[in-house]
Amino acid sequence: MNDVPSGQSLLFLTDEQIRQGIEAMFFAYRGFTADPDRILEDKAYGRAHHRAIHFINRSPGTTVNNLLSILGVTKQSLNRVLRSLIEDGLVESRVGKVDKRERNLFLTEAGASLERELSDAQRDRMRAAFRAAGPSAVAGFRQVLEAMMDEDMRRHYEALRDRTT
Amino acid sequence: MNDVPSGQSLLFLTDEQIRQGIEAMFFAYRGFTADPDRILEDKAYGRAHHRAIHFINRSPGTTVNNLLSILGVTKQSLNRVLRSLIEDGLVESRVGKVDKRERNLFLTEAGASLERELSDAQRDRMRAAFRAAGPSAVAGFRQVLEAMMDEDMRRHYEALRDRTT
DNA sequence: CTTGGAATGTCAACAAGGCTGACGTATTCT
DNA sequence: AGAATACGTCAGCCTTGTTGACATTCCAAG
Repeated sequence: MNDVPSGQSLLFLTDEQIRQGIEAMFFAYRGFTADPDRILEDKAYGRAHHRAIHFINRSPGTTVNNLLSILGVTKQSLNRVLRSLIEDGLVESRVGKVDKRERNLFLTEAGASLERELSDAQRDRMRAAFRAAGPSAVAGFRQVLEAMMDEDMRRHYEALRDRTT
Repeated sequence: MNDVPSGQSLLFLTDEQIRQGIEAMFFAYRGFTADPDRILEDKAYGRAHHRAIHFINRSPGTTVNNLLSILGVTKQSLNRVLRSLIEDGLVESRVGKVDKRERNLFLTEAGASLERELSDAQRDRMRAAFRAAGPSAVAGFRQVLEAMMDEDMRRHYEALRDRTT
């Protein structure tokens, strides 16, 4: 493939560099989830609930099927989570208008309130990291992450990103 | 520190930008673990085994306690994983030389072989992402991730990084 | 030399959150 | 009319995390 490691060049593709990237990813992800996890500890919810709440908030009215493909879990798994959120009055499930087989999911006021609490905590950390690293580092951060995604995930990511909500 | 949102400025600290960072992290982490997960599916192991194998390989002779604090799980949880790896002959546990209460952990040949298989897969993806994004993006990627870690995790990360192994 | 505490291992029980398989119901499409 | 789709649900399984209790081994301080 690439043969001549010319100039100052490909030092960043060393196995050692790559491994550091892998470990950075591992350790950082722990920090990434730590704050919401702490909040959810008390309440009877977990990370799976957080994810559902996040994406319902992001795409109000989304269908179960869409959520399934974003989260990449089985419907049984999602259903368990969704059921408890609906029972507890954090999520509302409305029968679809055009297609009555579908269910459109929305956060209630209580759901939106929890969502804010969770994402505030997570955003604070992300914001601090962004601020510490600076704009060009942030751009690089995003570039690498995007390149790391599976095709399907990148599609979902871009669809959410490019929205004119 | 820097206060005045001067010029082209703090656009990268918008809530919208932060949220995109959060989602990028979420989707990318899925890709990050996807390849090793696929490999482990067949064999009777999971992500927890991968993590143990990775860090034992990285620090041959490490103690159980050290591994515990890197992985951030309980000893019971780690022990279950370790036990199966030892039984299957992938990991060797030697009684400590200086302190015989400690156990020093090593990969056997079979363990090292699985480690290589797993990390090759994970590295391939990371390398592709790095290559696609370029050296300065990679630097930014690492900066942001480091800033996102908890203190303890950063210490572990740096200890592994700064080694003259 | 004794003893307290540290490091480790192990048993039991439990929960979250994945999974598969099977089935039912309503709705829509062909 | 019949096939396909969207969703929900029951049952059972696995991995990986948790707590609590307890035994063993060993170092080090008194």
